[in-house]
Amino acid sequence: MATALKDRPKPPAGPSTREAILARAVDLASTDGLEGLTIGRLASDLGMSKSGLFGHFGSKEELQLATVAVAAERFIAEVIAPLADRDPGVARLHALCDAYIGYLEREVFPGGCFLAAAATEFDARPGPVRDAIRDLVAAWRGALEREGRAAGVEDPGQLAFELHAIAQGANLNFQLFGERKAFRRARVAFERLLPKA
Amino acid sequence: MATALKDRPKPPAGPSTREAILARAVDLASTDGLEGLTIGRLASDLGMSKSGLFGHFGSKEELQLATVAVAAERFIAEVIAPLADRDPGVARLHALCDAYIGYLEREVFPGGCFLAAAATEFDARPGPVRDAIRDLVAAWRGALEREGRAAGVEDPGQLAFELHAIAQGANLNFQLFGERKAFRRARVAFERLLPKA
DNA sequence: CATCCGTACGAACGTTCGTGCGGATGCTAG
DNA sequence: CTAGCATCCGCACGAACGTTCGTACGGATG
Repeated sequence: MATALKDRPKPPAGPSTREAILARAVDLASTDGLEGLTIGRLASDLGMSKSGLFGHFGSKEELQLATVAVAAERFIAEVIAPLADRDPGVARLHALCDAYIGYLEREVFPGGCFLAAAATEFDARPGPVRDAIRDLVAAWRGALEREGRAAGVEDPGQLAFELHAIAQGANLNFQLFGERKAFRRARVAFERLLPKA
Repeated sequence: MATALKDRPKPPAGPSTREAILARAVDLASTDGLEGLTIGRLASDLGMSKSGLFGHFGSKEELQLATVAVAAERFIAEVIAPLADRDPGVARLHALCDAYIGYLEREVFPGGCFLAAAATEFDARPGPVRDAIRDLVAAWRGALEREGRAAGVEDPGQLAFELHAIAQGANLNFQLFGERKAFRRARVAFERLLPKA
């Protein structure tokens, strides 16, 4: 059983190549879009062949879906996970919003919030990729809504809508104009939207 | 002078073909993006040859710039022009915001607000197209800010930021989820942001 | 030792991309 | 009637696209 414990560092598949591909794919897609993400470009960036890279996914759509999944993981790790052990309520709602803006300020992705870019890119293009993105946005909005409800907000759906919109506006304004003032504006708006501590 | 008045429907160039091309280009780009907009697809949609279409612009970038300009004209015609003769102030600010949401509700572009899609697509891609889009967004935000100042708002820049963000959030939510409720939410948010009549 | 599997390669596939060239058509001016 | 001009087409190009081959190496398994 010693062997049974040590002989599986990874489930069935390759260890680091696929992860390296997707790490680069996420960055590329955040600036050029998920459709602008190209297999040849990705391969030459990583110094490997198109076919070798392609074999990991089987189709471009699968590559896009995997890229979306990795971006979601990164978002969760950056925004949600650090607060997972706190109790729901007003305090964590504030912390969540602060982490949300902080994640944008920190420029986790070189092209700004990946989810925002991908959502806008695919919002009028039906298919599995759009569905995956829609589910992620819905999950995040649902989390904000739940947190608002736990904090005793009267209309959590409305609150989640506004918080999400403001953050997205800050992201766009920062990407387009390079003004960090946008983050300050978002925090000002949040302050008026959130219940007092 | 009768001739002087009648012999110029258009300055130097062709009359309606170019306009027809751009009308279709705007619709296509609003769903597939300005980069996803392709000359071959555009030509076959209009029943003309790639080269014949191409001759009107000389490069894809020029086509994109012309498309952005036409989209801007349409936005102005739909939102700004109808209120141009009213006096600045609280009443027109309310009307402007109402027209803004109405323009989104009316689905003027099949893929949602063209400016929002184009801005997100190009916000991390330097070049003339990005610059043109940036200028347009800045102009619209400036108009909102000026109107807020005329209405006596204390921080017009903050107001313009929030109005713009909320409308963009409504656009995204409608495109992604198909919920018309997003427009209602935007109006609710506007009501709290705008000064009382 | 033979066998198999996962991983990666180079080459080529058919298609589409953006871009040019040369010629046909049709209107308008002289 | 002819010359000129703008518009549009057919055709072709080189490059890049996503995708599919056949192959080869290395490590595990029998």
